[in-house]
Amino acid sequence: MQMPKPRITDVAQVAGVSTATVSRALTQPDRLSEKTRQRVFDAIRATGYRVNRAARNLRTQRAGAVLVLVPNLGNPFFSLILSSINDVFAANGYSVLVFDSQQPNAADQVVSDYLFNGSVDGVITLDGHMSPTMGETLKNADLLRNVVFCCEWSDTLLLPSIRSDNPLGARLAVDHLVALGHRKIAHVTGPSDNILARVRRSVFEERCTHHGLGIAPDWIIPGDFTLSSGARAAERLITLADRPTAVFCASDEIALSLISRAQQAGLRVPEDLSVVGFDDIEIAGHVQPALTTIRQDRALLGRMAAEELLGRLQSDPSHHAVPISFAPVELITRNTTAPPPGR
Amino acid sequence: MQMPKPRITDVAQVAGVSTATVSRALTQPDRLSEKTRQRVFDAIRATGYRVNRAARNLRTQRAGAVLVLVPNLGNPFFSLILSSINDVFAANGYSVLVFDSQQPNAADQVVSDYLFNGSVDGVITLDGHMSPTMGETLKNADLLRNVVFCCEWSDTLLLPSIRSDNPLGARLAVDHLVALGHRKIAHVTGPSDNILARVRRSVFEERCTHHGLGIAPDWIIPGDFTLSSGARAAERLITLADRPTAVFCASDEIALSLISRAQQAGLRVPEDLSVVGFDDIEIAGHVQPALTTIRQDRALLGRMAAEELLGRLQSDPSHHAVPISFAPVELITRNTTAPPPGR
DNA sequence: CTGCGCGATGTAATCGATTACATCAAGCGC
DNA sequence: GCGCTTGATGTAATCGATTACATCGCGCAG
Repeated sequence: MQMPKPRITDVAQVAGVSTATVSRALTQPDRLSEKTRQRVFDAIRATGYRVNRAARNLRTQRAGAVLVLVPNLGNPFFSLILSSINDVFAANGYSVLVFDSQQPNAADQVVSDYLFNGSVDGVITLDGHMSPTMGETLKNADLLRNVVFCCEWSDTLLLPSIRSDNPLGARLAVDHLVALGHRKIAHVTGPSDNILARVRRSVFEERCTHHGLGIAPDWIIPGDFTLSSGARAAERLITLADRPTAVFCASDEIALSLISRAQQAGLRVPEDLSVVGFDDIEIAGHVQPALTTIRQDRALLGRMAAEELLGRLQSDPSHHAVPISFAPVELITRNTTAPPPGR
Repeated sequence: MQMPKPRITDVAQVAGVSTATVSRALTQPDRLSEKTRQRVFDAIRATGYRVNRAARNLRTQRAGAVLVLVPNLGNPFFSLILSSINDVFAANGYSVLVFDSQQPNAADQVVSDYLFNGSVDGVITLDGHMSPTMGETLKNADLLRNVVFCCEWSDTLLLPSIRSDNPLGARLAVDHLVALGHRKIAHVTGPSDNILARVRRSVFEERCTHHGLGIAPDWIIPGDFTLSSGARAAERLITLADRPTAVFCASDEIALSLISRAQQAGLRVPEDLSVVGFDDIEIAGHVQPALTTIRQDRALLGRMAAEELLGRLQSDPSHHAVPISFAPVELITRNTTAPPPGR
């Protein structure tokens, strides 16, 4: 019933040329005479030929694919980044593989698997967890030059990294609350082993100190970026004897569910409690009250990372610079922040 | 500086066996004697060997990869599905490619590209748009048997399909509102060319008729599943002279932003307006008031689709059944629905 | 007219695995 | 002891493209 797939020799036969010519028509069309080029393309159309990727990849020692490592595919923060990474690579003839790096050590394992066996030419990892020993292994095989961090990064492993200006973001958030008159500010953190969480927290503390604010230990509430951790944080916040009048959340998801839970408990936002998020996910502007937050340009982050990797894949291997690029962040003032009660 | 990647011959040399034996150690270990198998594995460890995927794929005529076509990667509804698809395939040694099928016709093009050139063994498409002519083309190459629809599907192209019980979902939503006493119910639709949108809308109309409710033309408000379309729908709803007391939204994103916009305009939810969504995305339970909605089991949908495709990839080609599986849906009653005002 | 250079095209080696088939040794029944 | 089966392993063809090198023909300078 079904025809066998046409191969390059079939096309060559139909066009009356050699396989070398067909191959050249595909990869370097200007090296052929107008006439034969036409004949080859006609033959390709006639036969319905598609180049076999595995064969091409084997011969050229390239995969034409990249891997994107996502800490949590279910998190809407990442989806838009993924989408713009996808756009850039699709436009350049690359396929995009994704992998969810939920389980610990998966990141390491997956990256090295895919790179070593040649499934992909490069990796963009949105997950900053990569062990130095893995980095060493990759470097020894000269595979490290095709790994780019996006959003997150590793302190111990020096690699190109595209990231938002997190310190600025945290500073904008805290300063905004201080400017409104808040003196008692809480912070709900991300996971303690997460680099973004650490940076945001340390800048939070630094700015509070800078403004002469005390930080009760209770006011640093551990979270993990997720909705449910935001709800839990709200429950702790509510019960505090000396309750903060504002809270800076390490992610929008934390902020949104914290608000919801706080409202359930009878607190009014922003009258009783001001809340600032981080990320500006799409829903943030579509709830009541609309969330004041720090915008990260996710599309830009994805695009920059993709272009950085693309450049490395195409440039000559001696290119050894390790750039760190910062994407701008911006305070988006909406309706979850106001002066503290009694002012 | 860097060693060349070890090949199978290197392993063979170290182990003192032939390449055939090494290959067998990897793919059918029980065909080797205990002793040689050990020797081979030792050699593999010693050399740091990884099989070259391109070579294996070329020889075996398989890709060890599948493609997932996502209508909109930025939409959180899809991310969890993607995640569970990823889990199933990762556990079975397959890679997962994703492609965002935003632009029209991309679906067709991408699916046929990837299948024809052997980049992937199969496709799960979350996008129901596939032209019958493309289906024909694929069928002629016997590639159609490795395509599975998930969530969405095509009316004109008979393919295995994993989907939620959408008619039931829509029925539960409408009946719930009717049971609360609503007689004037609006519906915000998805895109008119979307199969889910069409089903949900038609069941909505059917149930309204069944309950003897009139539907003013104004009460069917076009949307496209997105947040911004929900806000637009709210604006239209607000201005209606004969305003419905309840609205059934084709997606949670529509519902959430509709609520937000309606609240901004001074309407209270659920006192003045009841709202039911569809999907039960994670945030739905983490806003105030929490969204009443129809839950789709996204993880299950993804898993079922992945397992269906996996089965087809592994089963013998004579397997020609075209199953349609329905995942259960469930009404999640939260706080955006109540009896109509004045009751 | 000769020879050289150059552009267009063909020939055949090559990428790195898998696997059909060949070979070999050991075990077994008679 | 012989022939046959069976299990373990080796030899070499093969998958389908790319590309280094060879070849060919043509135009042009000398």
